[in-house]
Amino acid sequence: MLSTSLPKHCQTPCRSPSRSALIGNAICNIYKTLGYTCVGINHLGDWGTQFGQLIVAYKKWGSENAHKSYTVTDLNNLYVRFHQEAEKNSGLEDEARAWFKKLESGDTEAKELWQHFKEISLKEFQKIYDMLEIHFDAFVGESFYNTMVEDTITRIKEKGLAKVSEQALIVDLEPYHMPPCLLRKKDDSTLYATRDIAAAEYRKKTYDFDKMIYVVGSEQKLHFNQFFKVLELIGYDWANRCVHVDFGLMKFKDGKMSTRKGKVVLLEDLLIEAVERIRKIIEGKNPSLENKETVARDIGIGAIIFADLCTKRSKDVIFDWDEVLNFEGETGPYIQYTHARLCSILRKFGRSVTADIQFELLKEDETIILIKNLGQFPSVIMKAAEFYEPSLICNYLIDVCGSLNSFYNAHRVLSDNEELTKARIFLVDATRQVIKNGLNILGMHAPEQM
RNA sequence: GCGCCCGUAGCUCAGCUGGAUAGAGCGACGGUUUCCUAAACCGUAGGUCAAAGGUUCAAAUCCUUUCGGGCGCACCA
Repeated sequence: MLSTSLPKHCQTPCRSPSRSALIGNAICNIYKTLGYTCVGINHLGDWGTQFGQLIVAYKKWGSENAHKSYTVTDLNNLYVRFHQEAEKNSGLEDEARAWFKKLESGDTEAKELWQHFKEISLKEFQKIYDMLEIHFDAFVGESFYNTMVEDTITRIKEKGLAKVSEQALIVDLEPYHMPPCLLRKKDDSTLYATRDIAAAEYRKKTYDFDKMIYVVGSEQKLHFNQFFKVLELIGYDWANRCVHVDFGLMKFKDGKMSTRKGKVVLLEDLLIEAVERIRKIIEGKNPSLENKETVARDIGIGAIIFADLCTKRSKDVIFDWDEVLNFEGETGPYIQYTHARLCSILRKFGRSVTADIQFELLKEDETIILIKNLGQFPSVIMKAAEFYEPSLICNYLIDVCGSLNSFYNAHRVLSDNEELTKARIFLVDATRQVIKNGLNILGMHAPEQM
């Protein structure tokens, strides 16, 4: 089992690519919970014409700054400027393609610049992954497969699938009502489809996966359909075990986000803002709390993660600061708060929880609803796995917390009635466990106090 | 033009492998703290489930068409 996400390189980490990592991470955890071995691969977009574009931009407008001090923002600006200028001057695109061709054929200058740009953005990505605490088992970029592309193309040719059309090397997919899959441009350099095919072959050999899951935006649907079809045509019996788990776009009210146009929300800014607001709320509600810093981080970042995962992934998401930074109602903090309350009761109870209780004491409406809810946890996880849908876990946790809070409000857990207390504390502990496990699957912490 | 996704209360969404009066949250209004954290709970108001046909004992849910929005459709990823 293997899950991949695909952050485009040479760009500032913004909201949109983070969805891929967050969804991929959650799906990975869901399958692990069910007992599968899951390898999370970060498929870095570190190759391709975009680097040609960056090199052109750098040489034209970037060289006045010593490139040692370049930041991702600088790279981003160059990238944006390239696309602005390219609209007026189409010759720039040709220059970029030429530079990528040089890069692919091993040109020293191109390679040095590429290496440098790559390091800058990789560092930036790592910073975000550290904040989100997303772990990948491997960081393997497209460039890694560059050496294998030749063999892959040879294999495809041997199968008689490749042909030349308009000077490019393609696999004709006309019979399947799809545009052709491009393997080589007319200047002989490769495209991402070529590298994806090579990568798939490599992964099959290396991991022998049961299933390969690509967590990538829905705008690439056609690409995956094409490339999976090519795998099938080559004759790989595992072609139908590759799935594209797509998700909707991240947009602003007035249009889509675009790295090329510089219209993005920086994830780092958002995370910092969320943590800052939580810190203030803690100061107001629970100033004597220990580990304030850690808790603020767990909740602030958790709020962003939850907000990203809680709607069905196929929907486009309209980004709205006020909405993401609202911490009441159906939000991450609400779940974590519920969890903290339960921990608080258990602390106050002070003894170990035992299962030798009188179950017939758990009989009020609110109690029964909660118990029934808890019982659904395993089937919810299975359904989430079946549909590659972390939002099911989010909705479920909202449900459980709603039931718990109604129960909490209507019935006192700790009382003089020893047997009733034991029974209810057992239920409290079970609920606590379900919430904690659920949050962990989503990639969130469950602080015991907040 | 072709393909895929979306269209459910003012807003954000759940429900959609068919089943009883369509559910939450936010926002609005009104309540609840001598009591385990009020980041909570309870109540009120608010919906011809985009529209029209069809299948069915039964449709928000399945099929067809239309409308509206998004995305994609050969040398970007």
